[in-house]
Amino acid sequence: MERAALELFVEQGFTETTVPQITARAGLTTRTFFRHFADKREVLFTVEEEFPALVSGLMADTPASLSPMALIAQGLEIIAVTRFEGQREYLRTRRAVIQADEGLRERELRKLSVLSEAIRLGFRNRGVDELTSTLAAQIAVTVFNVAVSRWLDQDGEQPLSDLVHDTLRALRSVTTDPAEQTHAASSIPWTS
Amino acid sequence: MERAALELFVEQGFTETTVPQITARAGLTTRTFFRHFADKREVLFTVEEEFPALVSGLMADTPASLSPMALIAQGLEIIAVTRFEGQREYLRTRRAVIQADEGLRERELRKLSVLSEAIRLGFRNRGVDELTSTLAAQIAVTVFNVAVSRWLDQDGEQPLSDLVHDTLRALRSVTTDPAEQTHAASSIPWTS
DNA sequence: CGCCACGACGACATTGCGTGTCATCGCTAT
DNA sequence: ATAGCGATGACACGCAATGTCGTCGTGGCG
Repeated sequence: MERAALELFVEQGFTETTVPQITARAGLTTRTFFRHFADKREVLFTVEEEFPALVSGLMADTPASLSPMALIAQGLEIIAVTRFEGQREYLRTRRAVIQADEGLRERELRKLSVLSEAIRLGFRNRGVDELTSTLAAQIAVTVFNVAVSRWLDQDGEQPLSDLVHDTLRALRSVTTDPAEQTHAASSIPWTS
Repeated sequence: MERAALELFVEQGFTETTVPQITARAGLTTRTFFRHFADKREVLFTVEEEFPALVSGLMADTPASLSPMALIAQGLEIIAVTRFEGQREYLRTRRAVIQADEGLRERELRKLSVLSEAIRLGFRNRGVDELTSTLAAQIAVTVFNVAVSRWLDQDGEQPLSDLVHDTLRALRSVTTDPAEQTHAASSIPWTS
């Protein structure tokens, strides 16, 4: 059913595709569709559903000595290799469909928000304070999202894990403001 | 009309409130509602509509010598003082309504995404590279959002601008991982 | 003064999403 | 064999959202 839906979305767009059309192609009825998915958008996000639980498990099984940033770097690396690498083409078409519709972009943001919340709780369970947990969780999601976006944009030469670490480096570079450093690199490091 | 809608949402919830109910209280018809708002959710987000343009203007009128983080600190400070300070009670009830409904939270995330995109373009127009612009924009929105959340939670003693700067400090503290610093503070600085 | 162009609103019809309810089918355990 | 149970089909329905047309000011211009 997810397959039938994605096909139709690619062929004629999300809004132009009606739920009866999807169920007809899948050989089911309209009512059955809404027994499996809360609404029409959810049919594209069944994969993401396992991520929060996966992340929770990962964070619980990691030595408590790791600092938040080190944990993020390691966790994103694992997710990248085990769940994304090799799915590039599928993820590209899926992203194209989502980016083409406002409602789907909205739903994707919600999924990221849920994931961020799971990460935040993961940090809290490790004894990290509330503020740090919230910020670290948001950062993790942001960095991973930017890295995946860059990964899907380019022609597949750089592996996702490289881009994750590169994005993390860029983030550190942005937050460590040279105006507050003793050895500022240059006066215009922000141009290009 | 925004007023009638907010009242009804507080009284009986968002989902339980129907558009005809809103228009009836406002003395208009259902069709007129959708001439002013794209959908039922939008009635709560007319305020946010001006933010992207405001931010664009602010970023264009700022000396080019400022680094991204310095610009963010200054910009958030201005927004906090001119658009939020003094609106605390209204923002609290509005947040309560939004947090109570999945669809409204979703829409709020979209508004933040649009704002982030405007900030990203603001950085790009200042000559900042793509990656830095994207990360800085997301960081700005995240930090401000966390700060506002903290501001609405507490009893109004700390001004929002203080919380913004405090949240920025916390962010720098998270991203500058002690594991990569020469003078690590302690082995367990993440607990509490 | 009269006319008209234009924007805002009302009234009506229509489509599609999402839900409630009940009947039916197939599978499994005892 | 049958009783139970989960998944599905078959309606019916409320509401969101859009298209279309008619109406009512309001304000400019001859």
